[in-house]
Amino acid sequence: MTINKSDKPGISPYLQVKQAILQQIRGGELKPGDLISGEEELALHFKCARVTAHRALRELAEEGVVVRKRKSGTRVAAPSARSTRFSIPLIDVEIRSAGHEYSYSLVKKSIIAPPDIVRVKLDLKRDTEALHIQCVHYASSQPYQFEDRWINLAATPNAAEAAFDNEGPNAWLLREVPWSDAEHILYAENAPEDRARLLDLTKGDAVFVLERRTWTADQTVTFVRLFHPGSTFRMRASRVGL
Amino acid sequence: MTINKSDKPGISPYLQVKQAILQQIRGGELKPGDLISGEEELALHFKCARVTAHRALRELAEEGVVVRKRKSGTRVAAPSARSTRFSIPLIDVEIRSAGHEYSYSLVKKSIIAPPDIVRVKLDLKRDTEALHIQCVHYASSQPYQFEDRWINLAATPNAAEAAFDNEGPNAWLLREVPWSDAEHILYAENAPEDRARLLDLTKGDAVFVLERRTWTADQTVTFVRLFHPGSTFRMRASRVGL
DNA sequence: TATATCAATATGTCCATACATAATAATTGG
DNA sequence: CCAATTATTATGTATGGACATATTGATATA
Repeated sequence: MTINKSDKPGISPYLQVKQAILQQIRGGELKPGDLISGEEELALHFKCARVTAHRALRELAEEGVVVRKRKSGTRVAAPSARSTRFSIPLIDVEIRSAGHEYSYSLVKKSIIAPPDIVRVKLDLKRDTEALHIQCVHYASSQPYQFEDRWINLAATPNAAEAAFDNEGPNAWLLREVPWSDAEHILYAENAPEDRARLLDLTKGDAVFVLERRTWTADQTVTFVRLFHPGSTFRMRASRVGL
Repeated sequence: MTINKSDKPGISPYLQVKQAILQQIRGGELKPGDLISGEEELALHFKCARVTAHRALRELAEEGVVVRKRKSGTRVAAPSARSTRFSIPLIDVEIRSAGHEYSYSLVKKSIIAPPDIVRVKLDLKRDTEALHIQCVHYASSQPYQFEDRWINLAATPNAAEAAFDNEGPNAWLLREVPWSDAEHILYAENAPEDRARLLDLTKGDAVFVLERRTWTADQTVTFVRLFHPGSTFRMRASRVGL
């Protein structure tokens, strides 16, 4: 015996529930703070199992559209809780996919004790040395990104022997330090003299900075600042519910 | 009859599976591109149902840690696919939660035909008028954000009557246009004369710009550019697996 | 009255089983 | 030998039933 499960064939029941709720929210029938029907009730209404309604609500909660609380129920989220995903691609992939030719140039490589600001970020003891790398990434001969990176040698000892002649440290790290968590900070600054020269800019020109700290389970692996010419660089994200 | 389900009591089986796989990836036992055991096999190994293993893998896929494909199986994702969630709070909430006093000042409000660049973003026909609003948000009397916003009057006709004297247009829109999807673009620029003055900066100072286009199901509702002094503004996100 | 206890309830998770779907591998026909 | 068809396989989803857990609200106790 085959059961005809949906009026709209091909669309998963849990997606139907999700869409219906989203539509009610978008349409203004459900406003922030409003209580949504419980799972049981939704299941009854949409003629599906409770787990199915549960999944719809759970995903909406993950996306920040609703807020759930035991015993209290599910409510439409306050819009302040909205968030957006920005994908941060590999620099060479990014440049090539934009139709440009990628090239790379090492500026500096040394093993020294980092300044305090960096030392704290890497969670190192005083006078501990770290690998310092500076390099520039080009898109069709135009400077696209200046990379200023510090690597914790305690976390990746073999980094000291890597040449970084033809390969950026990011690509190298991704190969050698397979996976890690990260913290990102974005801001804008006026380029100082030296940085301006490396990016083919004039001193004072706006620069978009992406700061990233990366660590594995226990150790901080690397701290990097990525500088982009403000006149051309754009960071995009589009979030479209469902 | 009670079934003892887990060795580590209190930790959900699906989380155990997820953690175990994440640990293998973090530890380097599983490298990008590597094939992960199928759901069936995982279920057997962890003594759980297939759905449970499925959920663990599905969530890892949503987070961009693994890539799944029917028939082929599940593989560790190439790190280039990583992405980060940035939360974009309401301006007044953001300022107050930082311990500052929030205040707001309307600079300009008019109904005119927007310049072509804006017109295209709002998806308007030639010579169609829109509501143009400029205002400044302050944190303890210091300019924190200059807001330059265009509102599509076809989408929200009653916006024309709103005063925006004591309330920012963002708060108003969130109340009146309950929920919407958005596209975000981030970049850095050098402040032109007028913008610098409004933000209490000097001409040429670096400014961090957040551009947002918002729409409901069918119509573009609003296009806004939010300008922040580069010297103080920071946008943060930390992604920590699990 | 203040506090501790307990019942009610909505969400959170799990399981076994079943069927659906996409993509690859094997097979067959020209 | 190539193209069209079919089988196989791993993921994707649904269901009903069950137990777990957090939180609220009512009840009983000091």
